[in-house]
Amino acid sequence: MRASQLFFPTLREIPAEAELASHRLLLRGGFIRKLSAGVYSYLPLGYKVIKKVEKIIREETDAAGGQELLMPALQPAELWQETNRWEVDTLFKLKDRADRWHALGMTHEEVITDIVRHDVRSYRELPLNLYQIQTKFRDEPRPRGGVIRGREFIMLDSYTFDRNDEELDLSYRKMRAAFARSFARCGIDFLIVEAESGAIGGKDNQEFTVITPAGEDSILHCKECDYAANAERCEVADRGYEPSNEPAKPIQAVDTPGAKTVEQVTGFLKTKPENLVKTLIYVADGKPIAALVRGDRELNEAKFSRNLDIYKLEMAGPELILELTGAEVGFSGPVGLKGVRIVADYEVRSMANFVTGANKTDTHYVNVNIGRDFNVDEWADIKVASDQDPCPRCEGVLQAERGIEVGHIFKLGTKYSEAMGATFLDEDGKEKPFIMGCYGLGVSRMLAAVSEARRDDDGIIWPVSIAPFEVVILLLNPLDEAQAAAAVRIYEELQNRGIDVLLDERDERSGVKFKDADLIGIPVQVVVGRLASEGKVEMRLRWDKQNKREVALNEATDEIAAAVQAEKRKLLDEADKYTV
RNA sequence: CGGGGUGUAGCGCAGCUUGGCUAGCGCGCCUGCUUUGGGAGCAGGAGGUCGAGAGUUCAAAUCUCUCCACCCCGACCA
Repeated sequence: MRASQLFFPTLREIPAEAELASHRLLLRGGFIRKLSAGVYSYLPLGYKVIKKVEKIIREETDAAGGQELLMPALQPAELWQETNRWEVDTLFKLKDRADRWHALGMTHEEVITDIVRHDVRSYRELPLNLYQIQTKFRDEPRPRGGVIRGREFIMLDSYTFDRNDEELDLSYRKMRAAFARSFARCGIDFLIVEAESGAIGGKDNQEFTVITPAGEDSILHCKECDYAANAERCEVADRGYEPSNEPAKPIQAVDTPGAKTVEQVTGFLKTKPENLVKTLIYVADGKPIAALVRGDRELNEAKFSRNLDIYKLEMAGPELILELTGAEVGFSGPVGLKGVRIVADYEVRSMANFVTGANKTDTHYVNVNIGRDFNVDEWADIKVASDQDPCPRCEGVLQAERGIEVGHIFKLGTKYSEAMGATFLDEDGKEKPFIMGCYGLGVSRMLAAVSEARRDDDGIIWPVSIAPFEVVILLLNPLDEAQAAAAVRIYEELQNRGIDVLLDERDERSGVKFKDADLIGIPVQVVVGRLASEGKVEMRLRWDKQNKREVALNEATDEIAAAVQAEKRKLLDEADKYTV
C-alpha cells in the first residue's frame, strides 16, 4: 500500500474526549472514530489490526477443534424468555412492525443451544465446538475508554457441547490453551484469573487479563504460587488474624450526631476507618443477618452468599433496620443486637478497642471488644480482597493490580441445556442434557488492550503479528530520483515476498513521515534518504529507534524479511509455551 | 441511576464573571512559490444554526429555565 492512497487521518493534537493513552493513540493514529458513546467505526488501519487478530484466533480455535459458523444478531424475545434472560438490563430490545419483540444478541448461548437441540441427537456427534466472530450489542450502563467497553463490539464466542464433566474439562482446557496461544501471538502478557461468572452463570470460570494500570478490573495476584483472581472473586486465607493482645479499654457510648458514613464517624471521632467495624444488615433467605467487616473494607456479597450457603441475599431496608436495631441506617452495631445472626470477616478477629454503631440513632460505641461486648456467631471470608491480604493457596501475600479483561471462559454445565430442553441420547440409552462450555474473546477490545500495553510517548508499538503493516518504508524525498528508485525497489521486492508493507511516498516533510510512522506503530521502519545515493538504506525497529542499521540496498530486502520473520518466530515461541 | 465536568470552524482552545460594534487564536484544509533526515517558510483563501429550544432585554456565545449529547468517578459489568 502507498501512503498517499491510504486513508489514515492522523491527528496532531490530543482529542479532548479521550483520557486513556490507548484511546488517545487509537484516535490520533486514525484507527477508530466515534459515532456515539461506546459505538466506534474501525478505520482502515484499525480494521486491518482486527482482521489480523481474527486470523490468529481463528487458527487457534480451529486447532482446538472449533468450527466456525455465524449466528444472527437479531433474535426473537421468546428465546431469551426460555432462559429467563429477557429481563437482563443490558439487553438491547426492539420491536418489529408487527409489534413483536426482538433482542440484539449480547451473547449467543440461547441461539447455539437452539441449533444444537434441534440437530444433535447422539453422543456419537460429541464433542462439538462451534464458534463465531461477530458484533455484539450490550446496553452498557457506562461505556468507557473508547473500545475498551463499547455498546457494540466484536467478539469471538465459542460454545462446546460434551457428554460429561470429564469431556467438558478437556474441551475447556483446549480452549484455555487456544486463548492463551492467541494472546501470546498478539504480543501481550496476560494472567489467567479466577472470576465471578455473572449473568452467564455456570461453575468454573476464568478470565484472561492484561495487566495495566488503565484496566477497569481489580486483580489480586500471589507472586509465590501464581494464584490470581479478580477482586470480585478472590478468596482470602484465615491466616495472621490472631486476636489482639491490646488491653481492652472500657466501652463507651458517644454522641455522633448525623454521622452515618464511615468517613463521617471516623472523622468526627478523630480516628481511622481501620479502627471501625462496619455492621451491614442483610436478609438471607428470609432471615436477618449481620455482616461485620473492617471500616475500610468492602463486603463481597458473592463470597458472603457462597461461603454461608445463602441462596437469596438482599440488603435490609431502612424500616427493617429500625425494627431490628432500634436505630436509623448508619448506626447499626453488633453490641446488644438480638435475633440477628452475626457473621464477621476473619480480619475483624484481630481488632480491639474499635468503633461500632450503638443501635441508637446518632450514637456510636468506642472501645468495643469481641467476647466482652458481643459474640460472633460465625467467622468467614466475606470481604473484598485487597493488597497484602494472605494468599488462600500458599503462605504468600496477595498483590493488587489493575487489568483489562480480554477473554472469559466458563464451564456452563447444564444451565442452558436444561432450561431449553437440549438433550442427546447417550451410549447407555438415556436422554441427557448437554454439558456446555462457553468462551468469549474481546476482539475489538484487543485494539485497546494491546495499544495500552505496548506504547511509548511517540505512539503505539504493535507486534508484527497484528500490526497494520509489518514494514513501513519512509521515502524522505520523493523528488530525489535515487531515493525514489531505491524505495520502490524495496517496496516491490517485499511485496513479492508476501510482506505487508507501507510505502510512505507522500509529498510531506520527513518529520511528518517519522511522526506518523511512530504513531501508527509499524514494527519495522526502513528509512530511504540521503544514503540512497551511496546505495544504502537504514533499518530500525519501532521499539528501539536509536539502534539504526545501515544496510546495502542489494541486501535490504533480505535483511528486512529476516527481521520480520525473527519477530514472528519470537511470538510463536511464546505461544508454544501453552499446551492443553 | 448518583457525583463531577465539558459542549464556540475538521482538531485543540480563548471569549462568558461585568450582555454591546464584523466571534477570535493555534493546528489542519485549499491556491501559489520556496523547502525536503524528526509535525517547514512566505503570500493569499475557504470554513461558524457559539449543542437544542424557550425566556429576560433595545441588544444574548455571555443572564435564566428546560432538554440533549459527550467525558471522568462510582454503582453495574455476560
